[in-house]
Amino acid sequence: MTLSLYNSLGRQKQPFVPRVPGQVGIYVCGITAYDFCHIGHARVMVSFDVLVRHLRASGLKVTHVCNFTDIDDKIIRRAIQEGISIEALSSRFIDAFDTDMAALGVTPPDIQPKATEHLPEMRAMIQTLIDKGLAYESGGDVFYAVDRFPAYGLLSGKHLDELESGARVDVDSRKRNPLDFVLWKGAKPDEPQWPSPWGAGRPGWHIECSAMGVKYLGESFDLHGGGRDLIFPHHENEIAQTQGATGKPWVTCWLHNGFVNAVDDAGNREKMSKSLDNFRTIRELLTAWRGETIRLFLLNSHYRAPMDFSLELLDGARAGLGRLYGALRAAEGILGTLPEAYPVDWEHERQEYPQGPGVRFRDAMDDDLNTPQAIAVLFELAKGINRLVSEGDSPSQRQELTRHVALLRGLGGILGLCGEVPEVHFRFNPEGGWSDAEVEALIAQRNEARRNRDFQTADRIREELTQAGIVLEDSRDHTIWRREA
RNA sequence: GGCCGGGUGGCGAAGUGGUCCAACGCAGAGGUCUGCAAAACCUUCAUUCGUGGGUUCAAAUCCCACCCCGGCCUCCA
Repeated sequence: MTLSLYNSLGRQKQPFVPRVPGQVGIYVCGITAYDFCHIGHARVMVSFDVLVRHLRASGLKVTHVCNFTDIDDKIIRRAIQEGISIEALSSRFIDAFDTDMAALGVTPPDIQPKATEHLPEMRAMIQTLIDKGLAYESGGDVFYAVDRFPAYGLLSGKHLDELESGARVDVDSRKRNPLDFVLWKGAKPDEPQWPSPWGAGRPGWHIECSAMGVKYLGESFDLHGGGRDLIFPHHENEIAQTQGATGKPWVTCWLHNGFVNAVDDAGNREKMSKSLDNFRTIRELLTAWRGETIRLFLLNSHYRAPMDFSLELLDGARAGLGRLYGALRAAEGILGTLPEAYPVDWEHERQEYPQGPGVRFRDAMDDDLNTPQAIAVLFELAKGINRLVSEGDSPSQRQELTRHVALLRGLGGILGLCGEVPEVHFRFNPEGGWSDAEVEALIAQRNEARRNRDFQTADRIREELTQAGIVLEDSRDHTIWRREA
């Protein structure tokens, strides 16, 4: 089986064939840097991170580009509110983004271009569009003439005439067609501005992705992703701009992930978004849950399906992740150390274990990134590990165990899961409760009491620890523990 | 109004014509193990897949109609 992906352009799954054999270019629309990121942003970044990991694991050389919008109305407004420069504001949130993504285990994109660093490329593309008669100057702004681009509406399935009749678009007398969108905005006093042939101003939002996509990935490339809400008008406009300028088909396959809904106490749900003020920032959640837990939660739904968010659901993900790490920890107890996460040898897996976990995982991922099914394979491996652990430690069992663990870590790595030291997972300390040392001191006391067969004291200490969210597991010769709060 | 995604067990979530297909996880129940626990293992937990019709030897899976949730059509991941 080879990878097939659902292409928003055409609305169907289709086999993915790289334009250049062995190589893939992917552009993902990043964030506008004016606030902290929420789960919805996390979902985009984690989803496409997994796609990139899977492409690489499949042997492809991937160039992953993800931009930052660091100039726009919201940034300007927020910077004025806070009395700081737009650079100061955007760089603060770009740093925050990078920190949050690292916590979620997102591999940094190869290139993270910023809009303000690509003014020449944007101006050049706008000029080309003007020269070709696809854009026009009007009242200090430059607009794209949508009715000059026949394919306009193809991606989003919209028809120009219908759009116009139901238009909620601002009436702007400078536009020839209400749907024309701005490529260059004439300068307003006290706003950041750059010189241009059409007067000082700043770029419109859509042009940056066209210009930077072309610059880093070429006039035609394979994959372009983002949230569903970007299909119209953002991606529609990107296509109009880029193909209008180059005259070539731009992106082969458009990928869009579903929304994260916020659910309120009454059970009502709505799309999580900044304007609705119903979002949870990633960093807020990271105080109580490990990034990997959030990651498992996100990946346990298919990337295109809508999903609900609630804190209770994160607890479920934590328990599930605990099961995976529980198996790894048990294996560590037998093997001494955990085997390295080796890159999975698919050919070997398919030959030796045609129905095995490796093959089933790969097939699930190849089917439009069916991560829930892939995760199910991880859990099957965990069960296998637990069984082997309970069966003893003969050389052949150890060998089998080693293989299982290596596979769990290797496959997990494609999802960005199971790569941590088990103790780090189990000892994650959410709100600065008791320190590890305090916990271990109490455990030592308790074990002393147990040696004296003073079970009353031992149980009292355990009860204390339980109250503090610490769960103990006694084995033959030592006690291990974890935080469960 | 146009277009799009979704409605599967107590919860989350795969599956999109027939093969242990109703996976997997969480929660629950019983058992084994344990000083007691915990973890793990074993067993159990939807004759049923929004509703009503239809097609078929066979449907959660295809067709029609309808209901509900969410979204896009303006900035939005």
